Amino acid sequence: MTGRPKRLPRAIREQQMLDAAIDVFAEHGYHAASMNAIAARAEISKPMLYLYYGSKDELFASCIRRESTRFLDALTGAADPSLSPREQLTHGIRAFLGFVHQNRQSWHVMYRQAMYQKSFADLVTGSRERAVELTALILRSSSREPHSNEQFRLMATALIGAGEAVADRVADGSIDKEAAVDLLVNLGWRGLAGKKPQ
Amino acid sequence: MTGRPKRLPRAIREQQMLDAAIDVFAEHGYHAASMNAIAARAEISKPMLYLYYGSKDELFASCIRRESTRFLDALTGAADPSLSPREQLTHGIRAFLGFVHQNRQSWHVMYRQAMYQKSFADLVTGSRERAVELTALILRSSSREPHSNEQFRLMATALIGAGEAVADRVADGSIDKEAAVDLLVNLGWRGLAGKKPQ
Amino acid sequence: MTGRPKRLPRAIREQQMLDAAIDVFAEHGYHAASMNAIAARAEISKPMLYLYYGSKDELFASCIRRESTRFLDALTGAADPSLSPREQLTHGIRAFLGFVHQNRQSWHVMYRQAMYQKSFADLVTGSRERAVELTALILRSSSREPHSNEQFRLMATALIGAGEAVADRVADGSIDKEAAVDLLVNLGWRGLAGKKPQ
Amino acid sequence: MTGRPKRLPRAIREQQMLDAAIDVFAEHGYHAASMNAIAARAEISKPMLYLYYGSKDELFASCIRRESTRFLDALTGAADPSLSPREQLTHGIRAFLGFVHQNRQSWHVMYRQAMYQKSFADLVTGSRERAVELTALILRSSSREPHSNEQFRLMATALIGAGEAVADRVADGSIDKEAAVDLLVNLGWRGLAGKKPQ
DNA sequence: TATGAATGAGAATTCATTCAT
DNA sequence: GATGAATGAATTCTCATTCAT
Repeated sequence: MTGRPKRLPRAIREQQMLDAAIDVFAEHGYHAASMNAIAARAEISKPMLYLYYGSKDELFASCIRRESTRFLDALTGAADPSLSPREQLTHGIRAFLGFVHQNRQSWHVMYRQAMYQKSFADLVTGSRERAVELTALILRSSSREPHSNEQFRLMATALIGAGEAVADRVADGSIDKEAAVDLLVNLGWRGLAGKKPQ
Repeated sequence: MTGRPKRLPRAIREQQMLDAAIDVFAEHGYHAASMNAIAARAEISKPMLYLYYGSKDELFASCIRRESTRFLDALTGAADPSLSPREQLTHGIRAFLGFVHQNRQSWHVMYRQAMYQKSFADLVTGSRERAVELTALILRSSSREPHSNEQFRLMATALIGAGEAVADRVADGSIDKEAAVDLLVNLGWRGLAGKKPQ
Repeated sequence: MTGRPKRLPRAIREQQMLDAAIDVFAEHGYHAASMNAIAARAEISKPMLYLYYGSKDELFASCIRRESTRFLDALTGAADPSLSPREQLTHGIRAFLGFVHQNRQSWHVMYRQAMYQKSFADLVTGSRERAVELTALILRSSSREPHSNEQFRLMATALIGAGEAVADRVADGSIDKEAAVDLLVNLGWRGLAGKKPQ
Repeated sequence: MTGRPKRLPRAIREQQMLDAAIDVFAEHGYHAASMNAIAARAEISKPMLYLYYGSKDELFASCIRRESTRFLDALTGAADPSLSPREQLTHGIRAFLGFVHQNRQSWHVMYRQAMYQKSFADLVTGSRERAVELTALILRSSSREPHSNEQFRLMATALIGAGEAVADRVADGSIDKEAAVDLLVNLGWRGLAGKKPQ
């Protein structure tokens, strides 16, 4: 049907498999996604999956790793130290939502699936932690008022949470990306910058 | 082990089962939680689970329903129309985080598990939708500046997202409840009330 | 719902249960019929079924016994030694098909279900054996030609088989009862009476 | 027990499985036959059954299909247009009873089990319907007397029923095959050909 | 390199059957 | 006499995983 088995170089096979895996994981969720289905979608045999990734867990972890990297690359590419802080924020948020918009499945697999799947939470938490740190940093550097580090981290956590919720809506197409960028920038800038303790 | 099977009236057994189910679902997630494990935790036999709930799906749905009700009751109990809007907000948020703090598992099962489990999302989405609506309403009623309804809903979505993220941290004990209340009140009050478009 | 449990005398309860059981067995077949369903249809509790009949097997056997008796009574009632052999045959066949026609479920449970259900075949085989014997007897008494007993029994077997097949059609309503009586009488009378060996 | 799992090509395994399945279905009946038992008899693991046949239903249907084909082949092989009608009838009946005699289990599974098992009746009814049609045709073509088509079909139904009943006895060894052939030929030829309406 | 063939282990679900009241 | 409550034991079916080629 599909023709002779093609001898593909390792790197390409790997991508092909991860593509298929992400597809299927995003569609059915980690548990309901069967190795059978993934192999079929990748148009290879199951033993190949095991040869390359060893186990379902490892395969899922690899998906997360690849997508996290792609994600971070997208964000990093948007950073430009020569801009004003506010513009940096804007660019960062636009890059974030842009990625989510164009990679709905990544977002689903990487974040939402992984985050609430005990054994994989750590893999995501890392990236997220960094995002929170970074946000806290920006907040502090542009805040007119003095807060403890702990307070800035808390604000950052809330902001990131807002961002994730909005990203969900961008991913499912129920809200417009640019409107979302706008909102989040304002939320980050005006809302938090001025917070002062009671 | 536990002694002979005790004849309990239906109502009590039902609660016992739901307690056990929530425990196990929270611990392992919907898929990885086996009916076996739940029956064992409830110290009853599997057929009882099926006699009372019919299927794993129905059991999970019943968990969500019971906890959602408890949750809404907690929020409703905190409402007091005689207070100032800001105090109402404060009370509401404190009730919300208070519930999450004292019912970590509920939060996990109700929200995080259910929300990203295709077949159950609807059950949660309802409550959440209402929360967003309500928040949007409050925002509009106390906003000094004019925005479209759509914009208020968007802000509300972000705010609720922030609240959920913070709730996660409250649930896992990594941040202090009162500090979180403070932050969210400010975020809701100061941050969004003053938002204006570019 | 159904009102208080009525204390019914044993005999009536038994009929009520058998009626329900035959209904359910006829509808779903022996295996697929659950004691639950039977109890529900009889509007009594499962323990009652067990109190009266001890086991599903016994219950099924009881169904067969009751219906076999009713069946034989119907046939016996049709016998009239003062008639000519041919008229006796006609009456017997008419009684048989009449019973099947008015008791489709009995026919199904008694014959078709039981006959091919290993453990119950014996219960049916008895009645059938007698029918074959009787038929063989009639054949011999009215045959113009000499055959061995074995041959008469064989003919009777075939005849009874034809009768059963026709009865199936009468039961499912796909053929008319009187036409079927006609056919079988002729088959018995003309067809077999004249058979002679090569 | 049997030694290591042998890698057999698909086609062979398929036959092996069907053989085992027919055995077990014939022995216990459709419902009481467990996939476990079938797998054990075939000396393979349960998942193989499901890999090849998908479900118990499908497996049973496959049994019926294979045996029906073998059965029809046997009958078809016996047809010879150059013979006289009566000889054709004789050959056909002999082929039929020959098959039943040598394939008791087939007969059991194909006909008696399937026919009274709601979901599978259709699979058998087809073949049977054709047999009835064919018989009706032969009856008409050789009848000296005029009847309606409906009457011929009715006669054919009875005849086929007789044949099936006799086949049951041939299958269980309680009567002799050649005697049975004789009887049925006569029944078909003499008995029915001459029937006339009242 | 690549895979068709195979399975151990465990999932959800259902049933006939029995106590304790 | 009658039943609500309870279960042990199967049953069908699926899945991640591994050989043998």
